[in-house]
Amino acid sequence: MMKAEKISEVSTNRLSIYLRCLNELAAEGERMVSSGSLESRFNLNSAQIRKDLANFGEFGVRGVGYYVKSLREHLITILGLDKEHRVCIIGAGRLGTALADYYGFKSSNFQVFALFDIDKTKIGKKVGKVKIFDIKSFAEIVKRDNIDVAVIAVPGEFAQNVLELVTRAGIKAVMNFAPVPLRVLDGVKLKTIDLTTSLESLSCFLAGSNGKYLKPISKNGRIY
Amino acid sequence: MMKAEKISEVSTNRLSIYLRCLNELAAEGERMVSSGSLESRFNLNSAQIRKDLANFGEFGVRGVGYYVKSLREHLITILGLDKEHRVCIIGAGRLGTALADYYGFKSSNFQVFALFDIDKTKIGKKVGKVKIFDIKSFAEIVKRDNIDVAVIAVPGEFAQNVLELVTRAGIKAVMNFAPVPLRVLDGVKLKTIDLTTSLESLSCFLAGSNGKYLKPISKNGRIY
DNA sequence: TGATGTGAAGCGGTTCACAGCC
DNA sequence: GGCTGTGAACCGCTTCACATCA
Repeated sequence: MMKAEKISEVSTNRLSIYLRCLNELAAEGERMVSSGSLESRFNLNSAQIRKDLANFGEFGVRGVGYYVKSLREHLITILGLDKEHRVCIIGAGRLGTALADYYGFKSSNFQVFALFDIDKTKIGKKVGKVKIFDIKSFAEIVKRDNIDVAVIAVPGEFAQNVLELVTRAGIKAVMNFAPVPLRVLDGVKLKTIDLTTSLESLSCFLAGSNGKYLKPISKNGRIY
Repeated sequence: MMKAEKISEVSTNRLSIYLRCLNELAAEGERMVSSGSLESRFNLNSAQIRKDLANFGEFGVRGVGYYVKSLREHLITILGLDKEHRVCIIGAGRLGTALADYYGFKSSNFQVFALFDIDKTKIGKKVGKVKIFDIKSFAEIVKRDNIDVAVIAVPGEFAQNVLELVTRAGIKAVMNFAPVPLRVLDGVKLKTIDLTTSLESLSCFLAGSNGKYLKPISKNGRIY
């Protein structure tokens, strides 16, 4: 029997968190864990844990809890972490090279295979072990190296065009650091990380506009 | 008259987006704009725009729209972008130095004043114009330079301790790149950006576990 | 007995639709 | 007439509470 369901992104994001907790527990040699103990130890919500996991099957044993090893393996499969992913970064500026450096050394199943830029003076150089290619050869390199994840690290005004280039090359998973809203085709997953908005949200908090706010209303309802 | 209200973070985050749009319109010399035209041009939701703005006052003119210049100034004030912010980054590893470099050159009201690390071989060196200090002198430097924003870019296992150090130094706005959930005191704003979870959400999508998912149920409800 | 899995209630944010005002 | 500002309806996620089962 199969039940079709739409699982929310917040829920799958939490699976990442759960996996980290399980990694810790596994490292400590724990065999079993209950949603309640995860709640108290890692400051999570037990009902939410059970609901999130139940989206993907019945992984637990009633009256007992979850087997750490088995649940960990399930999460790895669900998150696709049992497969290698090959990443390219478009934009070899400050952020792009930083990310190449950062991800490049992470011992994980994501590996950066290529950087791309339009600037002739950068093309051919290397950042760590990663070579910078001409954006013109994008489709070719993506195909050659079987790249399946793209990171957009170009200025906002070029981001939409880059996204279309990426999509045309057949890449289905894109992480975007350009601070602009992008339109994406169905079947392509776009995750935008907006460092500017994040900083501004801190600034907003410091300015006192966030959280509890006193809305000023003059007699006629207009603000001056 | 004053009305006390709690404004959600998603709403204030959207103000950043609106400000960007207004900057574009201002650069083009537009004097007025309506929520409807913002919707069609920037792919936003007009009702949401009106609600978000109405949280902070009546900035519009019925039957007409919003004055670009005036609304832009209001948003800048609300977001606290009329004030300079001084940033420090704790952790002079790959990510920390990358961010120092990235934010350091951004022409904005955020300026990176100091990097901190525990590693003696890094202390004293410079990343661009930003010097790396001993974490032991954290409170002192923060006070000396009037730093009001901290960025945590240390490995997960140290993040909570660093957060407490930051809080004790009186900093009220913290951006965290360590992939761990942190406990924070009331009155301190913590924004966590989890690059690992973001990548894993892409991986999850590629694995087909995201979006519409077929929940497998065997006869007895157990998954094998 | 005790922890999972899950309908139901609760809650917050989004969208609708229209009153109010220029 | 037209667009803002806003109560009301709507929707989806979270939390609760308990039936279920090892």
